[in-house]
Amino acid sequence: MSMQDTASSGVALWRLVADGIERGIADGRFAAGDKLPGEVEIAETYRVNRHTVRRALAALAERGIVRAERGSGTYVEAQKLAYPLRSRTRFSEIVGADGREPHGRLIEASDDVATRELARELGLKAGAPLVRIEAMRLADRTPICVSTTWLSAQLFPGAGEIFAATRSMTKLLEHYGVRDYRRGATRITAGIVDATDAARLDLALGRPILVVDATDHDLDGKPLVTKHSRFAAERVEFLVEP
Amino acid sequence: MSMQDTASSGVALWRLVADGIERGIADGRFAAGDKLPGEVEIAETYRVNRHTVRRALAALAERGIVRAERGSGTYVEAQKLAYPLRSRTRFSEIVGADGREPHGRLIEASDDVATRELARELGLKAGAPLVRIEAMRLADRTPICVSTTWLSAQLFPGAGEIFAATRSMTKLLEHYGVRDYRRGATRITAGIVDATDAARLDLALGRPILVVDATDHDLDGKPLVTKHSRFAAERVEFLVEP
DNA sequence: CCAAGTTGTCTATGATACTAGACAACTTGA
DNA sequence: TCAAGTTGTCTAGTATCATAGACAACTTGG
Repeated sequence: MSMQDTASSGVALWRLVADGIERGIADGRFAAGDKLPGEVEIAETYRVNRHTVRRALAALAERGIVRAERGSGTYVEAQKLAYPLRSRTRFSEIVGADGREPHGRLIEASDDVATRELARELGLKAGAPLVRIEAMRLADRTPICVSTTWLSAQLFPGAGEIFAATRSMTKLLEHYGVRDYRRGATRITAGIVDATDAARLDLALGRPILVVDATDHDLDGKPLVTKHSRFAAERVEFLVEP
Repeated sequence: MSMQDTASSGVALWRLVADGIERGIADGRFAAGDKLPGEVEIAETYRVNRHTVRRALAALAERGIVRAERGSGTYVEAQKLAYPLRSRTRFSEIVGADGREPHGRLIEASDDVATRELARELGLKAGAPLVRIEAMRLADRTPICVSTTWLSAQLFPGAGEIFAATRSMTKLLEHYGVRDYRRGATRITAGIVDATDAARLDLALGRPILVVDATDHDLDGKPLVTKHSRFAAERVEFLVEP
């Protein structure tokens, strides 16, 4: 590798090395507890100066993904949360199943107005009044995702306050008499985190995120809420079952 | 924004601006054909020098996402391929449905040996002989994904040559008498492209990719092939149906 | 204890990223 | 025609990135 490569990509070399190592961990090439190759060896495989490797490892260490031991080596620490995308998906259940403590946090609730797209998703007319809830979900103390959720302000008046009190979308819907609901069509793509979400998710700028758009329906198929969620890609892995 | 931010993230400022604009396009904030805000305005919103914005726009223009017109403005060009993740998924059908021409390309076929994980996926013993096929899929002339596919060398002897001739996994399986097959459990996450895949996908280093791991089964549930695919996130959007 | 291998720290140098300011070239609408 | 707004191009200065080399501090295994 050379500076030429990074000039055209806008990503620092050490960052590419860090991403490569991180992917090796995600792939299972390096398991939790394993010792990574030495700095000199990594430098050779990536054709990079050892200082550049050190910077990459320092970044990974700061994020708690590896741990360096002087004189001995650098060791792997972490792994991802398995997040099944079933028709009936509840964040708290998924996190609980991983042996961790789920948390919800309200960032902001505000009034909004339906764009054409939001109206279509929710079965409303463009311009209809909505409640917009910006929320965050954590496993133990680790931020997993931030979501923007929209609900009809007419069907769910005062939804913002209810969510603030319950910090759970399931309980919010229960409060309005919705016993059960199902996830509808879901769109998934990836992108790069923006500055606002980076701060919320405690992610470095430039990290990848999984972007999920979905609408939940009641058992009659009537749309209830539509969501735009951004997941820290380094902390989760979606499971789609056949 | 400041250099401080980029120092800790390892991503150039212009890259963050470019990613932000690209996300705006993906989100629909800027539709195809729309005029973007002026360079000065973008510079103000990102709190960045106008030259930095120009560099971001130049990068987007080079990738064919926007087009600058001197004296007038900068305009949006592109959009993503919708990729449904159904139980019965065929690349050629998806691309055809988008009005584009699907292509397959063999990068490399070689013999391999099952790791513990591969063996579990394929229902074989660790160390069993495998055929490993590295292939690429395109829509028109645009690379969409690269996949590494593993098959049992005993069940599918000479699979590499067959794929080279047919350039289709469906036809390869037909050749061995498999009439139909289904996608099994699928794992999706996001990451940053590595140098090899970047070259194959014609992506800049540091771009996000969607990483998909899946195993296909025959109608009796017997595993046939297991795949590790990397999609250019900027060119596709997965659709998961309930 | 010793040798080999590891991470940690220092100095130095050239290339690049970002900022700042100024002006040219062009388009659009009044 | 003219003014306002747009993209295109140039010059500079400062901070950061990446490389290179040397050595210290520490761990491990023989």
